[in-house]
Amino acid sequence: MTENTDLKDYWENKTRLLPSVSIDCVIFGFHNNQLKILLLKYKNTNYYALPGGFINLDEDLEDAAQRVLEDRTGLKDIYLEQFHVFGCKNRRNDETHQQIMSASGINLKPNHFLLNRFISIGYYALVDFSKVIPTPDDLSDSCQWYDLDKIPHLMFDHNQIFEKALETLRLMIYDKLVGFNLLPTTFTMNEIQNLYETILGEKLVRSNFQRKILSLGILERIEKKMTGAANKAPYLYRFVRD
Amino acid sequence: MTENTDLKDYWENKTRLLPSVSIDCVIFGFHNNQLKILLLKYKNTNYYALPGGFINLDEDLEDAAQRVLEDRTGLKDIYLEQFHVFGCKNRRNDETHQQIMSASGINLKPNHFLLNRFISIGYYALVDFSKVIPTPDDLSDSCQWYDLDKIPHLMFDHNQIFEKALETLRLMIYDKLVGFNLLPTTFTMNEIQNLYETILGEKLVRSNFQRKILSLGILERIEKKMTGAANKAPYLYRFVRD
DNA sequence: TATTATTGTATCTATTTGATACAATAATAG
DNA sequence: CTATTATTGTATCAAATAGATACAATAATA
Repeated sequence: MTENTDLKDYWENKTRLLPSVSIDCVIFGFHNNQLKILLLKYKNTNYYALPGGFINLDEDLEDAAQRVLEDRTGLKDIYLEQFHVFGCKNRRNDETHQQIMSASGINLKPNHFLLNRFISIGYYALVDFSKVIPTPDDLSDSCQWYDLDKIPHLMFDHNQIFEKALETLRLMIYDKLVGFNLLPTTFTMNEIQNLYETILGEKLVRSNFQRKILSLGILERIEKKMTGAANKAPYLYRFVRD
Repeated sequence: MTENTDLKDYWENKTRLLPSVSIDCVIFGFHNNQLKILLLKYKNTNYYALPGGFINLDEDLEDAAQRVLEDRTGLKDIYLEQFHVFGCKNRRNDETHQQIMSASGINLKPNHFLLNRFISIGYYALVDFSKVIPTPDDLSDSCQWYDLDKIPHLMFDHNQIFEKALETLRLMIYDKLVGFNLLPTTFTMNEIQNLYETILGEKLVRSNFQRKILSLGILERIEKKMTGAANKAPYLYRFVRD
């Protein structure tokens, strides 16, 4: 396997990276009435992980997070929020890293920076599923969407990171209206409700939910969405914010 | 000025510390109906700062935060919460560090780890003011309480860190009932209200506030607090949580 | 025209919140 | 002993919000 120049330079020229700190991203998308997250699978291994990366020495933390997200999704200006720092001293182990690197034909010297201790800054991102172009990194053979109820065992503390992100998203869902970042430009009331039910993990009463959302004054009614179904057509709405 | 052995070892033996990461703590206390925070003043300088510190290589992040807090307050098992990571690349500058260290008789070599870039993990802590023993660190000549409306200009981004902590505390005040960590074991209804008003920065309607707090079912009425004043004595309450 | 299923809105009850007032002290002056 | 003052605990009414349920209005087809 040919190791490309950028990767070799990246892994070995550690002076370009901020030591000890990594970023792990929980990227949420919404499709077919299911909340999903993007996961990587490392080449020639059964290791799954959240997308993530490091911070360049000359880069703001937030810019680094945006860059990491753009690399995996192809999108710019993604809605993202920090939600927690994960800093247990034993949250990673060398053996797993060696396996992952070996599976990609890379042998880590015992004092390689990647084997040092890292704390991870957790970000959750909300993207329009239809615009994402999932893009594996150089160590992974896939970058794919997973329904929340079909998430494989993730390496290290990534399952905990994911759960903390979901918990935070649930708390924010009404206060910050972040869920709208997961919808396309226009959507129906049924789609909004399905989104909220998926995030919150509970059934909502249709008429009360609709009254509540409409009372916020954040939706503009556009036109009816005629689908050919033998029943009343729903309105399409657009998110507007003053 | 004599430099004690621990400090010399600490600053020069950087392999014991996790590089690039620091902790900054906003320590809230409540006294005389005023919310206050603990601030350090560096020796022989006019530099004020939030208490903080580093993480030992063999220490969990949370343990490091507790240790830092204990060193400044003398208290264990302090209520603390992460609230944000501050990671702008230019959030600190070498000149200020040189001045602070010089003022303490320490000359930093140009490649000293302290001059490297750091991201800071912000914690807010809520302490019982009456139990705190403010303790300066080795570089500071004072560690004192400051009313929120009398905070001096802090170095680097510490004013922003403080403001973000207060914002987060305000958001959490009803959902997590964290304010009670700031009160002594027993308190009056007037004291609770003053605490909430100080945190929220707004006047509350006495009877409605009392009804709301009592309806939570988290307070146990103890006995009356007779103060000798020519009016009705208030009850003392204790915080109980199931 | 009747049917079916979906969507938008209405209605009633219950709960919570905001505004305001009243009742009950506690110590002291007269 | 009564009146006064100031504070605290609770009551009350109106308004707003939330929960439960139902009704009206479609849209396409048999």
